[in-house]
Amino acid sequence: MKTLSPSLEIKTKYLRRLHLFHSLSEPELSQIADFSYVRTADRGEILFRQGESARELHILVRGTVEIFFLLESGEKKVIHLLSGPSLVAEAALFMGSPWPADAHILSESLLVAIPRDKIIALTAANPELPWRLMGGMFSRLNEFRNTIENLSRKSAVSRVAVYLLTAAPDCPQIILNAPKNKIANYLGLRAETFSRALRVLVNQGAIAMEEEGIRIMNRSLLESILGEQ
Amino acid sequence: MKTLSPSLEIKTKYLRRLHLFHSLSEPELSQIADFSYVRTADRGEILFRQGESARELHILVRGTVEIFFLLESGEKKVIHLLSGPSLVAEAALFMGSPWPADAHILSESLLVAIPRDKIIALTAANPELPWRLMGGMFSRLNEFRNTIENLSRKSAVSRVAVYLLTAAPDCPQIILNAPKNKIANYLGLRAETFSRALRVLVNQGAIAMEEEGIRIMNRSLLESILGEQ
DNA sequence: CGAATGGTTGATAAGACTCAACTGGTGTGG
DNA sequence: CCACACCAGTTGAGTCTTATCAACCATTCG
Repeated sequence: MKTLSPSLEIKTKYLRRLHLFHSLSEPELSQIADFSYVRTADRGEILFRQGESARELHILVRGTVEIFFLLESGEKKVIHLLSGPSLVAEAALFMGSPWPADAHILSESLLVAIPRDKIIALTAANPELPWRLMGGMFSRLNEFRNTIENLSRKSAVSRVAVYLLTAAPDCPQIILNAPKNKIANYLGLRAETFSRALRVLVNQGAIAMEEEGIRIMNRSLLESILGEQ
Repeated sequence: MKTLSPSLEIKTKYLRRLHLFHSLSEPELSQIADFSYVRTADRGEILFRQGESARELHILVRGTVEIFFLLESGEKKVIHLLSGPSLVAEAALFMGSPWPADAHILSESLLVAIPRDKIIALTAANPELPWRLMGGMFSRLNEFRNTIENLSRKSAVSRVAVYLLTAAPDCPQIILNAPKNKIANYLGLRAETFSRALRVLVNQGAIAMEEEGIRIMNRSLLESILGEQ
């Protein structure tokens, strides 16, 4: 982790990218920016650990972060794969509970950190802010809902189909935001099974593998696979 | 669904059971109670359907409700088994989004419904209220987190062990709050597999089946099973 | 009584996991 | 510069858990 010291304008620009701060006035935003610090982190670095007390809100401006916890068996279970711009585990932070999981950097990232009390202070003057926070939590809730739906879906192929469709809601080109083994874990699959599932989809003509990523060749075919199982 | 007309005191008493309303003053609470109505519902009745717009907050005072959605395959997936007193799908209600899943009554229940706008109006005067709501959402988030952890756990036996341990954090006696096939579904298992997993635990001496429910005979043994897989 | 529901048990089959081998790319240190 | 280890990804073969299908029992309810 390397701390940078960008200008206030730069910091404000970073913050403005987040939906959460849209309701803040310009002075409020730069006030927050003033309290915040900017860091870069490389692959493999640890953002936080489960159980540590959450003192600052981490904002992922650019890069990728994985959120995971350790199962009793000792295995890792990835529950989020975040790409910037995104808040990181904001629910736990705002509720004042310790981090519920571990966060590791997956690829070179730019992060902004804001002390918890500074943010909390803001909510007093901004009644909409808690509602925005709830909105964020609600999307997490929906993500989890989808994850559960996905884990309940028996077939590996259809899990992958769901993932691909949601990863690229409109454009046919998918650049995976994490290594395949992480995505496999997120989907509750082994890397081998994930690889084989992709192959099945290629053979069926639903997708094509390209150097840069994956291309959806036949969206409706992919959608029909969901219904199968 | 049969609508009752209890006294204002009775209604207020029901509401007071919920954590959410703890910060409200007596007049506020009875004001809310005045707007609310009380109903009873029998097994099999529908509380709401996925996609319907959420106009009132349902409070389950007594009884059992299942929350589920339909997978693409047409199968049901149970995501919550609620016992009163409990809020039902409050996150969706407060966010103003349509019901994200279906809710059916599992056993004879007593319900209170409060129009959405009346609750929202309250939050203006009670700045803590949104935070309490967030608290509720946060617990759901944690429930989902646990569900995902559970679904990721491979062994059926350990899934059941987790369920039993969390269902009875202290006392050894467990009265299942839903039919076994619903619990099996909630755990991502077939009813047959659930039954067999219980049998394994009985044979190992971890639990015992009784007429009224299940008794934990050897808690530490049960806990050790979690670690196995 | 007959039907429906919830639960248990047995036999079989399918799907994913496991283990192992192999590839290509990347980074490191002698 | 090369040998080496390491990591991500792929493929193959065998195993194992769970789903599936079927039969059966108990209870409840009309």
